[in-house]
Amino acid sequence: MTATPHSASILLRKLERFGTFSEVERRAITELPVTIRSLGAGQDIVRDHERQSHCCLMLDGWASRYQVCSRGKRQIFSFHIPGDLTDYQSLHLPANDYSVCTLTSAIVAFIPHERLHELISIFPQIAVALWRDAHVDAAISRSWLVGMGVRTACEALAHLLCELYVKLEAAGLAANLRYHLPITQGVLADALGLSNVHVNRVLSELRTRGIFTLSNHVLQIHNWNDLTRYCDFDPSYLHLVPQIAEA
Amino acid sequence: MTATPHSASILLRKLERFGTFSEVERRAITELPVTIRSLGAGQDIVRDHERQSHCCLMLDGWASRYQVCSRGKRQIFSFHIPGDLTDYQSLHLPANDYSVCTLTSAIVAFIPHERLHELISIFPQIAVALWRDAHVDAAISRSWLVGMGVRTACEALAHLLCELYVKLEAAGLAANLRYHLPITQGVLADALGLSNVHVNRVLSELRTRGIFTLSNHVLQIHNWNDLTRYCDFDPSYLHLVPQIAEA
DNA sequence: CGGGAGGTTGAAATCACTCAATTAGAGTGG
DNA sequence: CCACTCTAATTGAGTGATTTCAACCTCCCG
Repeated sequence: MTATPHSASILLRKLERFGTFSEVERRAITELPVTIRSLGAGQDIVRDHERQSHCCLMLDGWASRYQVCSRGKRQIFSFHIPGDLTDYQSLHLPANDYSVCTLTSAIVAFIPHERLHELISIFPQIAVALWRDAHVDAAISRSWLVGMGVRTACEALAHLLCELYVKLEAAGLAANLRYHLPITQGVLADALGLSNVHVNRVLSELRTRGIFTLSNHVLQIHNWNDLTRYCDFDPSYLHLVPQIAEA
Repeated sequence: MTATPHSASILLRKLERFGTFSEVERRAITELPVTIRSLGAGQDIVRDHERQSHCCLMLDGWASRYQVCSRGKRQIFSFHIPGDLTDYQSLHLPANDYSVCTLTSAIVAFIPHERLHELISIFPQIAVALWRDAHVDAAISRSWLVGMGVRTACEALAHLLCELYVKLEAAGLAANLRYHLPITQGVLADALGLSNVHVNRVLSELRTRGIFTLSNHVLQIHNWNDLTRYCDFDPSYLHLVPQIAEA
């Protein structure tokens, strides 16, 4: 564990999507005291039902919120990429209803709740940006509900991969309709409420249909418009402006 | 449309679950200027992609957030009962990703965004209570994700009915393991991602198993512990304390 | 070279859907 | 008070989607 200044600048970059800040506000965010930790893949960061004293900011790698039901099956609620706060809920509620684990090896920054509370009370603009981020998070959950409720397995998977493209692109981690997807088919299955066998079949069907190709953890989208039309993807719920470059 | 003072006291009652307020704060909430409207069943209150200037507070009746996909199927995201704010997201984001409609005839209060923004900026305790309410809302979405992803149709339906019991009880609208459920099986189906035919079969299976009885829109739970054990219901995500009276 | 995790494929079984027909109940007009 | 109508609930039969179980492959890493 080491404390490094300016690690929180990745948070600033993210929050600036949701509002413009003064120089003072910017400095307040980047100078948040953080504790950096390097974690292996598959490690829990936050555990269900526990009270937290810190919020967790992803600096590198992927993580997910999830819950394991009594029969042992896992439901993944969200994927988190660098710049994401994984558990701002813990800022306001005494206990979490989910766990958070890394999906890859990762570097995370823990920010003390007290400092975030100070930040919010002193700088209303920052509070608004956090509100917006939280609302987008909720909108993503709703989008996943649509996927499981009304979309076919193919459409749901395609829609999720669109969503990840737009998020990654906004974070500077994807371009040219291609990105690194460092998770297994089993993880996708747990997110979509499908079996890993079926995710495999769905992926090969989408490959056959020429919609995209996923191999060696690299996703290559062939045509953005075809893909979004196919799965009825409307990025407005993410409140990001995708800069789609037609390949 | 009429403006009535003190209609917002139902909002106060709800928010007081999430924090204690001073007399000044209480007054500020109850004296929010509201516009009351009486609506029939099945009317839209908020429409997808539109910008709102007011938040909608349920005074009487039920409403739901929903989205209709391109193939015409509807996914319901949440149910709202008296005391609920249906769209605080509109306070911070320029456009909604869902619509809101009444499920029964209803009375709703519209509160201007500007007044809510004032309230939040002047009274941090009220802002915290709103944060908490928003987080519980997100936790409910996650719970529905678990229902569609890992639970069987029977368990998911039973779990939803548990959730509604706890919410209604906290609002003083249910007691003695019984409540009025003023929605059709088709609405339940759209919430659970099932067909209305299957909801019907699942209901009759649960009735046969003696878990609960739903007839004439009255739900009677036979034994709370049996029910919660059956569907793996843990109410902690609602951050309410259920006062279950064993029948 | 061996082990293990993840990916792929096939076959059978299950869950839930669609389609279609029937019943029940609430409201309406004559 | 009775037909009429509409919506919701119910039931049956057949279909389709997805799961489970099992086997096998592949690749990476030690």
